[in-house]
Amino acid sequence: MPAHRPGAAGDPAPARRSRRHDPGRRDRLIDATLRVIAERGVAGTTHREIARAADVPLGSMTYHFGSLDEVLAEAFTRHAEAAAKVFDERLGAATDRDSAIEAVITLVRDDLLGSPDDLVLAVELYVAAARNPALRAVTQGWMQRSRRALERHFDPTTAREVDALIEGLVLHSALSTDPMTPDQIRHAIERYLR
Amino acid sequence: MPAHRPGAAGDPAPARRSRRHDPGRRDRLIDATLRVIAERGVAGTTHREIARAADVPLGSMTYHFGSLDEVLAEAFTRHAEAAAKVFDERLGAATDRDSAIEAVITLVRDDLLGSPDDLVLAVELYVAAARNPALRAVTQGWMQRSRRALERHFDPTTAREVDALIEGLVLHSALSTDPMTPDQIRHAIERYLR
Amino acid sequence: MPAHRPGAAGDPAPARRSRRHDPGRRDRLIDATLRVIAERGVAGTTHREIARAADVPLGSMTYHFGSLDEVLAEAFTRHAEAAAKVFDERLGAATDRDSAIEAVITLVRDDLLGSPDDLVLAVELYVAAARNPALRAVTQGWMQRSRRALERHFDPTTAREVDALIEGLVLHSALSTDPMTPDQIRHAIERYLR
Amino acid sequence: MPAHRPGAAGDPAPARRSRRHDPGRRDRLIDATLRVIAERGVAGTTHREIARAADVPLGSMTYHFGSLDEVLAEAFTRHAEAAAKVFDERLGAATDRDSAIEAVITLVRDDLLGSPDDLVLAVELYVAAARNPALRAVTQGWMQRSRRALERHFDPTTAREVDALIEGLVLHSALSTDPMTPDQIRHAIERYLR
DNA sequence: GATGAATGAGTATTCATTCAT
DNA sequence: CATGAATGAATACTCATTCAT
Repeated sequence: MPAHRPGAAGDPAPARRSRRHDPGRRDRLIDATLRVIAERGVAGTTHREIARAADVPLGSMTYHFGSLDEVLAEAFTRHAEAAAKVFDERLGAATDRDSAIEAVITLVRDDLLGSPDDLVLAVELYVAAARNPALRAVTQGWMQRSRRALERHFDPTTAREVDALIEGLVLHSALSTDPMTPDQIRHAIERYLR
Repeated sequence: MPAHRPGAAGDPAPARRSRRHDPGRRDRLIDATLRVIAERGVAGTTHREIARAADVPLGSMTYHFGSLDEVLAEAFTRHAEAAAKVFDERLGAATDRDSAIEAVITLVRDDLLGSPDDLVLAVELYVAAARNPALRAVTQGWMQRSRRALERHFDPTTAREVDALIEGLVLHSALSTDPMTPDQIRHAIERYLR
Repeated sequence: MPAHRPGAAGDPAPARRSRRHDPGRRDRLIDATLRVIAERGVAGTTHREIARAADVPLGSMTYHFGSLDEVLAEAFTRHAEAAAKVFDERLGAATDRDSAIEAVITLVRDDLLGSPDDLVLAVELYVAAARNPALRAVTQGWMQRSRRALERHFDPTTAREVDALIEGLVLHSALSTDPMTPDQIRHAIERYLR
Repeated sequence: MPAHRPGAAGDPAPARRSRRHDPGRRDRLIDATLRVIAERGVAGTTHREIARAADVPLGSMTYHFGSLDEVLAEAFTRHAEAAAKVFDERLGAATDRDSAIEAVITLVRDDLLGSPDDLVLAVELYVAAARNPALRAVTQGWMQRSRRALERHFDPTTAREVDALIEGLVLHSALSTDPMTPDQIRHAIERYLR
């Protein structure tokens, strides 16, 4: 295409350099992927949709990623990492059992139920993982990491059980038209941990 | 076409006759749908796949169902009904709090975790419901019904909480490579209910 | 189906006789066909659509007609006949050249442009005829009959020319967002015939 | 790709190379669409048929056009433009009323009735426009443009009326087994314009 | 006689991926 | 290095027609 004409000669630093070098693009594509999954589900996450969300040409997708599965795996990994980090930080900041319990409550009420997108992402990851071994590794890493974080304050059995409880509370609240109130969440967790 | 009436005499039941008349086909299609969902997920559940599973021509699908969503809704409704029935029966047979607790344990360990397909179906329904209002009604009916069953033996708050716990235990076990042992399941539930 | 049980014995004149004998049905189907063509075009006229419009079971269509083309041909024939009859009557009632001119004006303004459905039917018939010889016979019969009617008052050349003019006026008015006013119609016809 | 300019040297122009690169394909698809409409009508104009006519894979259609309606609209627009151009040119070349009348006669006899395909295209467009607003815009533009061209030589009322007459003459001739002779066409138009 | 069920061919459209430029 | 174009397989859905009851 003529519009490309790379400078006949002595063409000094063209002002509008298009996007020949765009180092953050791969990154932006992964973020866009998470947005698309949240909005349309894994089943509705296509090369086209991601490219549109990130405002890059379609061809860019397969240039940066070998396959759609690869994109999904990277996106979910990034998401899980971010979620686990919050988990770690909340519990890391707790100094005793009581403040750890408060941390768990905050975690469920604010971090998990507070951002509907994260919630959707979690459930989407669960199903996708059921059929995609690469994603299963992601969920397992995530589970393990949250369990480790809980074990800083609770014995392993309690940690595991409360982890499951958290999962159930989140899922129920996510799908119910009549989700639990913050007080009900607190009650459920305290009953288990106090 | 000679002899459409098989069985005149020593005629060993032809395996696959022309199926022009096939009562119960609609029913079989719904069952086939559940099998396909369990095997390939909602995303992999297509008209073609269901028709193949039921050994029926493709055109038959859209004759019996107005849309794929309709098929999914009917299939999940049937599944939820069956699951809720087991729930009701287990808890209906319990006579006191102690036997109710045993019923819950059996429910989780045997009925839910015992049949991996049912487990997958549950999770698939969760995600599908996140984007399909018709399915949301199914999940909600199911949730409500199990809560009612639990309320025959426990107060409403406990019923709701334990229902969430069950959900979490099932989900965690479903997705973990290192699922909880039966004893761990019993421990988690007893801790909550005793 | 058990509901059919045709009377065990001496079952005297069942009150709700369903529709076993329905002599007008074929007729109603043809009328329904014309309604469907007007509403959805020949391309959108299917067995199903006609059956729905006439509120009869789908199977009834192929019971009464050998093919969809047959239905279309009968429907268009009936329509053309009715239209030609109006044409004949209007011009038959005219006693001299002047009243014949008035008849033509009324024909275009009231009969043709007055009922949008008839107009659509005419154009639909034109295109359908372009590819269906059976329908071509219908259009030709119609054309001839209107020409004969015009020839009762005008010489053959004029009859033919004014027939074409009528066609053009109708078509233009039908497709324009800015259709001719009644006065413009009158003007165009009088210019030609006076 | 070697030698797109045939005739470099005894290179017998390979009949059908891989068409991975094929500029102008979109254009050829539009032309093919017009051919298909002329041959099989709008109702018979499918993605497949167009792709076959243009010798292009099916997937190519929906790559280049968002929907079949879009293809139809583009095709009819192109056709209307070409037809209007001829109209403009014929009338533009006329210097007085007499030569303008001759131009109209030539237009109908040669340009419109002379190419049966164009005639079919016109009628097809009419019906399609009845149900497709995008196409209605095309017909209206076309109508307006021809009226403007006529108004260069005739007063607005006459222009409008003769435009309708032309339409009717064309339509009648198109559908009749006994179409008007060139002399009859001339007679009809002269009667109106002289 | 009348009809619900059945079916195969066809429809528009989507999409992961490949490839020439 | 980056991308627009290309493509074949798949998807949901429609429908004329056939047929067993």
